[in-house]
Amino acid sequence: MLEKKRLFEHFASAQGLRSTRQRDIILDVFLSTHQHSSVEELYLKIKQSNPGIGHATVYRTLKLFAEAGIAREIHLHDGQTRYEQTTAGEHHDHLVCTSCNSIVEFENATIEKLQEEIAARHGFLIKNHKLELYGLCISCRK
Amino acid sequence: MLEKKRLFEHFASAQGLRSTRQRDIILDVFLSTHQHSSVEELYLKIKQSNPGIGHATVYRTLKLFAEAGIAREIHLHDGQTRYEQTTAGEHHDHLVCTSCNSIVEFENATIEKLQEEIAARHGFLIKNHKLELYGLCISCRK
DNA sequence: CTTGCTGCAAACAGTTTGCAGAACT
DNA sequence: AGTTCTGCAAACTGTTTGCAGCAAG
Repeated sequence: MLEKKRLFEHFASAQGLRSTRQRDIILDVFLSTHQHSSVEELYLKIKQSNPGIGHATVYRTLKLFAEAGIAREIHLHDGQTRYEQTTAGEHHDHLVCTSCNSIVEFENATIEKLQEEIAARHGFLIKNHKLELYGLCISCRK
Repeated sequence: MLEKKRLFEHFASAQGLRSTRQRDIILDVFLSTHQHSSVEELYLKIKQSNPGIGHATVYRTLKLFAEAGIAREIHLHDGQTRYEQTTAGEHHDHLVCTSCNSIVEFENATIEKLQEEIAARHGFLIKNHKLELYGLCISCRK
């Protein structure tokens, strides 16, 4: 958490970016928020402490966070961009409930390894991946 | 291919849908087109044989195909909806080249099984899944 | 004081919708 | 004839961009 702030500060100064009130606030809210927030959710939360803020600033700043490596964009099937905190460099994937929209994360090393094998078989170099399982979570199955 | 047409006809009559020139054309083009076409690509192709066609009709009709079970929507990271033909009921996943946008399909039964295991562990019922590996294809790696 | 950042509004891209007229059945 | 479908244009959603003024260095 604190280390994320330092990471961003480092990135910012390396890029000659300025430190502004808005960026601080957006960073605080982003770090304190549950995972997978949509831009709109973050925007509304940020607005509470900083009423005059514009959508554009939030969009621009989240994009910066992604460049700085402290946030990762995720795209689910609902046409909204979400951001999650990067957790120390490894992938995790998502179980997405299509009924209540809850999201559970998981990791599976075997799947990762299989992906690499498949890629290798095709001469493909993986930069990134996305695995999402859509369905009903335990409480929505009834 | 022919059986897809029958499938759609069956669906259409069951739903009380009408058979129209546009739907026939869109179906023909869709079935004859390489996989993973974006709506715009399909629209442009359809326009050749049917100049006056509107975007809306293409969008509406592709959605119908998806409901009828002969097409499947896919969403890559570029903000466009694509459609692919459903191939006899099973999943396949995608290797997406971020440089030339080529798409290679693959299937892996072991990954599928692992997904089920993970879901079971969370009491989750999978309806659908999405696995995409982004990176550089063999020719773009140089 | 210089340059980057913000907020606003307008622009955009992809998709959806309302509606009058056309076309199936 | 009755109703669904089409094409058009306008509406919509999520996101980006241009720009004048503000603020950090």
